[in-house]
Amino acid sequence: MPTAHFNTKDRILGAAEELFAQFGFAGTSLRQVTSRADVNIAAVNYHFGSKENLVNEVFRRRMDEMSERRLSLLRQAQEEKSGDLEAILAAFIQPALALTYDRHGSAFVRVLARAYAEKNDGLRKFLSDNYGQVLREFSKALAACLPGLAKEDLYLRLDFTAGALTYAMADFGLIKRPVGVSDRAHADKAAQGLIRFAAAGLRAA
Amino acid sequence: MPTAHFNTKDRILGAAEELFAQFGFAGTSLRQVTSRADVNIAAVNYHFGSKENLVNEVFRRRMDEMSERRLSLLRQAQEEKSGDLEAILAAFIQPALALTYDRHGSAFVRVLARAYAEKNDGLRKFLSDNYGQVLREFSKALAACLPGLAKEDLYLRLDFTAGALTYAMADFGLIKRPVGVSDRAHADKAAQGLIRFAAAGLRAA
DNA sequence: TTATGATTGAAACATTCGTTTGAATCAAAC
DNA sequence: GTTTGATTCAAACGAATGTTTCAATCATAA
Repeated sequence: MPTAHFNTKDRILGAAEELFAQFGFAGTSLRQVTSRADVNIAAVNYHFGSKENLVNEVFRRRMDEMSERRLSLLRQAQEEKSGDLEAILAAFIQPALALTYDRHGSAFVRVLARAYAEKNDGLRKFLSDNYGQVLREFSKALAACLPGLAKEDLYLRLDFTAGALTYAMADFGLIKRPVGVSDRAHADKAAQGLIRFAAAGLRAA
Repeated sequence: MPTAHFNTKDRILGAAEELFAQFGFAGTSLRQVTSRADVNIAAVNYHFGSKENLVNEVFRRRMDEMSERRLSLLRQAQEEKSGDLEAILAAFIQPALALTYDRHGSAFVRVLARAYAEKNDGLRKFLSDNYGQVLREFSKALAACLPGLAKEDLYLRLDFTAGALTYAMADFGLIKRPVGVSDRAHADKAAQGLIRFAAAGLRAA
């Protein structure tokens, strides 16, 4: 009985999150979701209206908090460590990293990675409309740190960074984590490594 | 009439490739495929046995050639420019880049990116079984170029590099390409940029 | 021309899909 | 205790899914 003792809406969101991470959006049926959530199938359309809207709400539940945390850390970094490239990267990466500390969050990170592969969906528009501003804020901050870098090169390298982050956070790599290392320790190490990797890449001549 | 004047098998593969890139594997129905290929629905199971096997064959058609080309360029780089990190990265990236030069190839690159998000499918096993050796060869070559880097750090950074490559090649980024720049010029510039970015990241202290 | 094996065709298979219906159940307000 | 609105339930909706069937058609060799 996963996600028990929550209300119906949250049980559906939790079950959908895990299944979307594993099977994708099209690959997950509402019957799978409601079965795992131990809820009647009609509850999905009662609480969310449609499957597409359920997908959106799965994102909203975590993205709102993550986006606020990112912007908060960014402002903090700009005040305390103005011009510190690593601090800006950490502000972007840490909130995503924190998600991987618990089971549901790590499922969501994989869901997020899947969203990037969904090219033509309303999902892209939903994410861009609601959370594009966060990316723009970080672009601006990073540009200020890298005055010698042409704007189009910066954008290109931000795409590389986003790809590395997405890929690493979602644990897509073929290389298995060493046994005996806890999830959290592995995630911390990965985040540290990513900051160093991306900072060096962004600074490259 | 896309992919005309080819035989039934290739028409199906071409149509499936484009649709998989756009809608994903689960999101594409065999009726969409056969309709675009202008072929009877029964032809899929006649020529490929099942939808899952069709997915595998879509990969095999391009991966075989790309893998051979990668290994060939790698050997060439090791002979002519021993120890040249950028040359090894180029050997890995160029064959993927070349695919993006034509419409079908660029669809396939997006299909490839989608495959990484498919965690639990037989597809992952198929790719790992058939093309994992290529990744191992490149890991070895890169390790020789970076003697100071701990093995687990190398693997982590290879994951970052793979993520950046996948993401950039599939054009997932939110940043739009400047107008007036041809696809090919954009892809070349992206590949050059990626080699510099990844090389700097791999060399980071 | 006839025979043979490979391929294609229209149609149907059982199953599953997202969604809807309308009655049953619940908690809270009166 | 009754009423009211929100929620849950079993059941069904039509449409779409992957797959199969078997006759029609094709190219080729005898």
